[in-house]
Amino acid sequence: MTTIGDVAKAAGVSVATVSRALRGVDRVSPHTRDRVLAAASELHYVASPAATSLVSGRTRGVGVITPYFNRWFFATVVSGIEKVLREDGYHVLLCDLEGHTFDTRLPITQTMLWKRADGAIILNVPPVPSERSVLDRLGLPVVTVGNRQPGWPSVRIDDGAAMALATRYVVDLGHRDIGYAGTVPASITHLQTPYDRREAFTKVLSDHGLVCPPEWTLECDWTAAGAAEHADRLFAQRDFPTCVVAASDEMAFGVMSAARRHGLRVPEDVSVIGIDDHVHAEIFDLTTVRQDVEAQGRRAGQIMLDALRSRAGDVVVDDVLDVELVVRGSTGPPRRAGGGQRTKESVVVA
Amino acid sequence: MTTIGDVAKAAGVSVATVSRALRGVDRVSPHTRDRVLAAASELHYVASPAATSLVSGRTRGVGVITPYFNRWFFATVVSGIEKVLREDGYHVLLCDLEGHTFDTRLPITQTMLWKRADGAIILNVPPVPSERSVLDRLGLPVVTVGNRQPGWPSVRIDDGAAMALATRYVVDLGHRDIGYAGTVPASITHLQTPYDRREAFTKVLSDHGLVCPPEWTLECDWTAAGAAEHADRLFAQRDFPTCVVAASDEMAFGVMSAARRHGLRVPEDVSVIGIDDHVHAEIFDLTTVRQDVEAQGRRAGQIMLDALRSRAGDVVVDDVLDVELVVRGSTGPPRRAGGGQRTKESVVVA
DNA sequence: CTGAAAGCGCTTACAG
DNA sequence: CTGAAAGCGCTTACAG
Repeated sequence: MTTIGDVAKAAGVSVATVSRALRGVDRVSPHTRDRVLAAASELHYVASPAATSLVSGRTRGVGVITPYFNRWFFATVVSGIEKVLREDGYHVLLCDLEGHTFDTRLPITQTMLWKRADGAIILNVPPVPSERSVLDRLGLPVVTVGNRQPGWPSVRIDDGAAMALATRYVVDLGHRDIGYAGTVPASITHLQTPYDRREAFTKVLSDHGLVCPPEWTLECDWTAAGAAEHADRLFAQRDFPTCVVAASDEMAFGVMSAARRHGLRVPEDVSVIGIDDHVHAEIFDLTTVRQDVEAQGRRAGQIMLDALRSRAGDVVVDDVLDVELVVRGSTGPPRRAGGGQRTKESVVVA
Repeated sequence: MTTIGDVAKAAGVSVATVSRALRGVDRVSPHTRDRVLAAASELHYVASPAATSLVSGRTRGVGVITPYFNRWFFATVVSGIEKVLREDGYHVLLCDLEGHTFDTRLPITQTMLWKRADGAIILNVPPVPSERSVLDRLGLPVVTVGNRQPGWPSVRIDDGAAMALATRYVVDLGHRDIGYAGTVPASITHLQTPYDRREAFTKVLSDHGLVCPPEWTLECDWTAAGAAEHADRLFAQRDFPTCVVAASDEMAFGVMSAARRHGLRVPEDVSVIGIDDHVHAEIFDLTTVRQDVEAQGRRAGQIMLDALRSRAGDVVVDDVLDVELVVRGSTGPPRRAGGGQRTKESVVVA
């Protein structure tokens, strides 16, 4: 509980001088400074952030708002943000919006951020109008990751392009009967990515005169387990695709798992492709479209830092990171190139 | 930027009355209260946490100190903590100690927590003496997760018992040639779990007159990729075990992956068992010892909340959660029960 | 280079 | 039930 007054007393100077000496601003005589530093260190003095913040109006905290936090993508982004902020003495204030089900989330409130953070980084959740006005009223710099919002800088990949890359790859491999994992319930309004990826998938297919029927389209909660459950039903059907495109690697894991459970070999019987290059993608030999997730966090942190030092001016950057197709063992040409339904029996026997 | 003064003016009362009305303490006439509430809401007033904290001495924040954060176990614990704290209006201050390599971590400093948090929850890292004295000086309630420290309540599993359960299971299955994944470089002093699990493994083996030779012992960074890399070398040896016990599921994934890459079938050619019941364990059909990680976070959060309301008194609880063997498809009896080295050739041909 | 004093935005005895 | 005032621990003009 030592305060600046204790240090002043110990060093025999005024609190103003202690403040100056400790922060290294203004001129302070070397001799005085040394005395102050010694006293502060002796007393284990650390300035009260509340007092500093009250007088300076700055908190040295950045709110990180995330729809889920306990998922690889988000934890990785936060990790990147944290490392960059930390170097400049900023800390992250975690705001997890995860609700009780996949379809719901908590609202972004003024209380979360007000006078608590100097800026906010929003991961993947497009604010609804009322949230937008909360954020605007707060007057903090905002950076978004994973999607773009008018007036705010963003860091992301092009979800449509990433999905198009994956889909085109398997079409070029000769697949015509292609399933899709990763649609979400219509009630989901707090994520944009599922819609963008789905749209790009459908577009590439239709460009090739193809269509993915509803019974090959798996709606789930974007987890491996959720995808596995639905893929299980898919592979139980008499007709199923020669390839499944998953909108994320975790769902791709689920699809691969379900395939194996049905005695199908990957990629001989079914090809599977994902998006992300999840930490485990290489281990499980998954073909995917790689994005550098931690780099997105780092860049978002850097843009925030620049904004806090008002280096950025008024330029609203839209930092779109490259993605890259990573071909591994989970994809191959279809058994019978050119399409045609295969029955489950023929596969198992083959 | 509306302050309590603005609300007072709008409601025609003093700031003291606004404070009372808004916090619902003390008697305030219903009429006055309504006027204050209306004015506050109209003006979007939220009290400045810095000012509140300065005068009250409490921050309504809890520091969560974690060795890595972007790993399933830790992100899951934090998620559990966050959900419980949130319900009582507390937020989490994330303190990630991850250094540049697996062997190093950042120190816990006074600056991290001082006047910034009302308590600290420490995940899996045993503080060194200097950190212990920082923490003691801070005078905050501390709860540990994942290991036990004198004087602090803890939430954890019994690492030794969990590992013994896994090891005994595969020994009972008939395995005699057993490898181990999960030793760490001797330079690692900031984690206890690797040592406790290793010790229990060795103990069970020796109880059965068995020993795991150094060349079957995989030292790694406790990631799937790290384990895969070392397992790759293991399976390239002429003699390798009929079973690998991994100290975590993620390492088990790596081992399974390496086995498959060598044309070995799991469990026919090699059994693999882990500890955790990672989100993906079921998907990948991994036999494991289950621990409820999110529950550990929730309980730690609850103990912290109790301590902050000083409900807890002086009892230092040691909350040891049960673990449970979950048998799945990655384990089976050895090819030749009773041991005896198998050559790689014989396996591949078989 | 250094100190006295005002002020950041609240809460909490203390009066009334 | 309500208000005036002190005080939480700092920083920052303002003097000197």
